[in-house]
Amino acid sequence: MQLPPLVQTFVLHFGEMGSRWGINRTVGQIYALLFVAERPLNADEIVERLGVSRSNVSMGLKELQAWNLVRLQHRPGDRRDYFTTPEDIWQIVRTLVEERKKREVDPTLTLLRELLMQEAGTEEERHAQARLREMHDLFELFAGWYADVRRLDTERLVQLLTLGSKVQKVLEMKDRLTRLPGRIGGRSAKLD
Amino acid sequence: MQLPPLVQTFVLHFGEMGSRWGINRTVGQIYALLFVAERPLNADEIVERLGVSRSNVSMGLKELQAWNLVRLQHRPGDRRDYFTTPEDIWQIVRTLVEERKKREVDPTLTLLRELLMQEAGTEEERHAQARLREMHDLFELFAGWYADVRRLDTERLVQLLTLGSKVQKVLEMKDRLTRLPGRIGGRSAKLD
DNA sequence: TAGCAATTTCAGAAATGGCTGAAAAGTCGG
DNA sequence: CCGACTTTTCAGCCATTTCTGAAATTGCTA
Repeated sequence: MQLPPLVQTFVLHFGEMGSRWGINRTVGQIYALLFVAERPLNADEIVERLGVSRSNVSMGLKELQAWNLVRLQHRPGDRRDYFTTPEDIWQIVRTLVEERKKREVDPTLTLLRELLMQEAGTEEERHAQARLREMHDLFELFAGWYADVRRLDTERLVQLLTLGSKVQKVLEMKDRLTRLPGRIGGRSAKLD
Repeated sequence: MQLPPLVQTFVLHFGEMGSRWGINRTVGQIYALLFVAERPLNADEIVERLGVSRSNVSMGLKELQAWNLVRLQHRPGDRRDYFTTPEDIWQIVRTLVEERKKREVDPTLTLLRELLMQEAGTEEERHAQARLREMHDLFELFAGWYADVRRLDTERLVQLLTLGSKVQKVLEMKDRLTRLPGRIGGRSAKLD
């Protein structure tokens, strides 16, 4: 592995973290490398930096493309594919969450719904369904929240995250204010 | 595997989903089984329901205990350990998030901080650090949000999640209102 | 369409992770 | 402190995943 120590440490760590998720080590390393690279890299450059086989890199890049996590670029007069991660780290987060939801949450929700439709014969099954219902409702709640929040532009999203639980205070304030008679600031203070 | 079809389907699915995360299949299955069980189960009951070896169950339960995901109970006149998941599904969510943060986010933040302290020799390293800084700040933002939100009681948490996109409107309103001169409703309209 | 450059595929090797049975260790009542 | 019961440990086997080199494919240009 031919990398500045700082980059190498990061790449190795990211590879390990990748393993803890469903992602294999090489894929994690490729992504980490692209993330910190100052310019797009082609497959051979990745090979020499990571010291893995050409075919391994090819498969890794294919997987990252399937996840929409890398972008493909070309240079004039050069046939090779060059890869980058999005400049905007928030775009990366959005893609990551979106893809994980698609692959993990949605199928689970589908399954839970199917199981909840089934006729429960025994008491044991009836209890299991009650539990699955709890899980289903939980997932729906998160999915609904996510569907809403993903539409926020990044600035507002950051604003929201920075506020944290202080949002509660805003909500309390809203409760107080919307109970005021009349109008404020020329528009109705009600929330539609 | 000796289980009602409904339960079996869920257990198998959960086992597969477990694999996609760092969790091994058996551990996922044990957890799913305990989650839908109407009463605490001992190791041998898990063995006969899942059809895996006693030692495998023992290891799985140990791992779940390390994750604080199961609780241990005893019955009078019975030496065996009986296991359950918490009744309250929100407690499960909280534990899961807490443990994943501890194992994944915190070490990553530590590493990022270390790497950001280092002296960057080359231009390449300087650029890498700028990228790592972005990632660090992102993680810090999430960690801060989480530290804040985890303290909410479940009712308020659900309220927050249910609110969804309306949060944006509340924030817009806050923008307008906090720009108003003077006081409203007897308290400052500013947020602490 | 021949020839070259780049990428992908794939069968098998290598590595890793998971599972088991047998044995050890722990725990309790008598 | 014995004997029965329960849980844990672990060496080795098994299954799955990852990785590689070689061959096939794709796609471009002359």
